[in-house]
Parts: sequence; structure tokens; C-alpha cells
Amino acid sequence: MSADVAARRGIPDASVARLPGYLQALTSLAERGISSVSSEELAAAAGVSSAKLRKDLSHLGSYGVRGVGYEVDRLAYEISTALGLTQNWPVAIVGMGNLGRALASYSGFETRGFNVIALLDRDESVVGNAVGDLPIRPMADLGALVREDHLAIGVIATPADSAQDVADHLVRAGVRSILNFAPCVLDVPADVMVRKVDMATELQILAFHEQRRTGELDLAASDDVEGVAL
Amino acid sequence: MSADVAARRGIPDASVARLPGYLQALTSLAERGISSVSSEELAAAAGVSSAKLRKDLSHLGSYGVRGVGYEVDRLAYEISTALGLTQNWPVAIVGMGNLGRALASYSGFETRGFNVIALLDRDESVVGNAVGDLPIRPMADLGALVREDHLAIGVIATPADSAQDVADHLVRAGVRSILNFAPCVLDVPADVMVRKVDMATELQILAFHEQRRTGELDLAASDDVEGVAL
DNA sequence: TAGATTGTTAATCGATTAACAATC
DNA sequence: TAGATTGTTAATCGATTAACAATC
Repeated sequence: MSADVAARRGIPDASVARLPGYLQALTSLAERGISSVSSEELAAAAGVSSAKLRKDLSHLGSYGVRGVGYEVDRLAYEISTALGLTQNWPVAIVGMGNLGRALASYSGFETRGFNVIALLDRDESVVGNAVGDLPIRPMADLGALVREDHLAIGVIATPADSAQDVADHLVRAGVRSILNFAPCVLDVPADVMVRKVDMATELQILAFHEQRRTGELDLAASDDVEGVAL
Repeated sequence: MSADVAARRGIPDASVARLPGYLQALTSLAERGISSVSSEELAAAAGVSSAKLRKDLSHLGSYGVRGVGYEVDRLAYEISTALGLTQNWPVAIVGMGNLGRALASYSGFETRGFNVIALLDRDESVVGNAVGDLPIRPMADLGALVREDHLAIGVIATPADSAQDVADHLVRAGVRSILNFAPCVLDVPADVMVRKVDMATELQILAFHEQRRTGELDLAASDDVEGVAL
């Protein structure tokens, strides 16, 4: 099987999830005028081990030169291609509360392969207001966005209690990729892909480790007690 | 080894990462007045398989009743305890741009075990302004926040180019858990835990799958060609 | 050629899953 | 007791890692 076909067949999920990080590191290197990089250097810049990096890249094909390293521009191009970022994906953000407006103003989407083409809100009283250059549109516009503007990705930035309803709207309109910022599980058909970002969840994971850290002295003490009991 | 000790020793990372989701589902069940739940029902609510749920919970201890299920309040309490959420963790948010202000106004932190005690910004010209109830403070206040208010968790909501500098400030002040929203890798000492949330990365992962989906027809065609070539 | 670094192999590790004995 | 559901076991699967042959 050619590397090309291998790339399209099955890149492991864990590898796919790291490709954006490599791309980011490569972009940063390119901006600093660096044109060639070893797996060791790139891995350090991306915060992974070099073995993991080389294994991940091997799923894409063979774009390095033994004894030399990788050409920064070439590798960035190959990763972009693998991720499907040669086109700019149209994105709509639903829910124009604090978070939705912050996302609408975020420049990082535009520079990394996405084009925020529409902002929407269920609340008719905010429809018509503008956030930056874009007007807030009603949910009823979703169908036209999918048909006419090839909208493929929807971002849900509503409170949890309206997220499922918004997801239903998106799915009915034909959107099959959803990024969900609401702290809830969405029920969608099997062919719709949902990824979730939950800031409180991330903090809770940090809290678990922080607690464990500060609990170490207590733990040592209670282990002693147990030692006696046994 | 008692379940209690097992819980403190090693809960697998993958399990820890799912506990907040279970807690959320339990909270939602409790709000709807449901007091008892089976692993099958809770797993469905949290979007995982029941086998995975039971395995995860088994690392915490044995809090279910065979033939009956789990008491919602009890299990929520046990998960909260395991995650270290019996206390409210003081959090500071650094970077008062669009995202930082959105996070500062987000009520989800307060309800899920955290207390945003301070907002900071490197830019002296915005220091003194208020976001909601809290004033924006200078970076120099970090030391006092750690010492006097037991600040343990810092959230970085700055652009990528100032994130490392902010991380250095946090680490110097004694913060050892960081949630990073800036699209860059932070270089911190080994005992500092960093979790990263990158919205563009999430979209890129969605794009990969979306691209694969729309590319399926092409792929089938090229496979035919290859069949001939072989 | 000698030195360097990739791409791959094989071993290890951790996570998931299905099945079921334990037991309410 | 009979029915239901947990907690655990063992098998499987996927991801990580270290080492090194291939090769520039």
C-alpha cells in the first residue's frame, strides 16, 4: 500500500489530534525564518517526544530526509493537506452570549483554515445586531447557509439548556460536524461528529491533580497508620 | 488494598478525564428529581458505554448496590470528593481580551467547584477597569494572591505571543496548575501541570473527518485505478 | 566515507470491551 | 426465591516507547 493511500485510510485518532500542534509549531518556525528542522527540534517545539512525532508523521508518508530532517514549508503543507486545510472551511457560530461573541471576534479561526461566515441566535431580539462585521441571523437561515455557502461545521456557544435544540437545528439543516462549548452531552445521529470543549471540565481535571499534590503529606501519614493495622 | 487507598493511589488518566462528565450528568439527574440510577442509564446520559462507566467508578470504590444501581446524591458526592471539589478552588484569569472577559463572566466555573478571585492583565492601561464585579489587577499582584488567597490555578487567556511570559509570572508566583487557552506550547517546570484548550485545534480535527467524509467518492475511484495498476 | 537522522520494528504499556460471578 | 445490576476478570485493542537498520 502506498503511503498516500495509508494516509487516507487510517491515521490513528491520537495522531490526528496531534497534527494541529505540529502544524502550529511549523508555522511558528517558518515565521522565525527557519526552513529545516529535525524531529528532535520539532518535537520539542510541539511538546511531544521525537519518537512519537516520527511515528505520527510516518502515517502521512515519508517527507523527511535521513541525516538531515524535514523541510519546514513542505511538512507544513503535507500536514495541512492531511487535515483537509487546503480549503477554508465555512463555520457558523450559534449563540451570541459572552462566549459566542468572543469566539466571533477570535482571529485564530481565520488564520488556521476556517472562515466564520455566519453568526446566529435563537433569540429573535438580538437578531439583526452586528458582532464585528457580521450580522446576527435567525436559526431559520441555517438551511440556506448549508445549501448556498456549503456550511459544514457548526459551533454551539449557547447555555446547556438550549444546546440540544440548537444541535437539532444544525443536524436538520445538514451540518454534520459540531464543536460544542455547552456543558452537556448532545444526542445526534451516528454520522454527525461532535467534539466538546468544556472549560470547567478542564479545571476539574487540574483540581484532581492539585488536590492529590497537596494531599501527599496526609497520604503518607495514613499509609503509616495502615502499615500498623496490617 | 482498600478501595479508599486505590482511589488515592492511581486512577487512570482516562478515567479522571471522564469523571467531570459523570458528575455533570448526575447533577442534571438530581435537578430533575431522580434519586437512583443504573450504570446503563448514567452511561447513556454521560455519552459513554456502561462497561466503561462501571470500570471508571470501580477505581473510586464500591458505591453502587447490585441489582439496584447508584444513589444519585451519594455518587455525585463521591466523585466530587475524588476530584477534590469539596473545596472551592481559587482561580485567577490572566488576559482581559475578548476571551478573558467572556471567561470572567462565565457562571459555569462558580457552580462547578471554582471561585474566580482575580482578573489580571499585563497591559497597565486596562488595569483598574472592572469586568463584572472584579477589578483588573496588575501581574505584580500574583504573589500576594498565592500567599494570601491560596491561588492555585491560573487561566491564561492572552494571545500566543505573551502566553509564555504570563506562564513564567504564574510559575514564579507559585501557581502550579495552568489552563492555557493560548495556541502555543508552554515551557514550565516538571511539577507544573498545564492543560490546553485550543478551539482552532478542535475545528481542525473536525475538518480532518469532514474532509475524509466528502473525499470518500474520490477514494473509491482511486482504489479502482490502483486495482488495475496492480 | 563518517556522522546524523529518519522511518520502522517489536516490545511494552495503558485503555477498552464483553462476559459473568457475586450479590442485592 | 427470581430478577436485576454491580464490580471484576480476562481478552482485545490501540497507543507509546526505545532501539536500530536504512540511508542521506
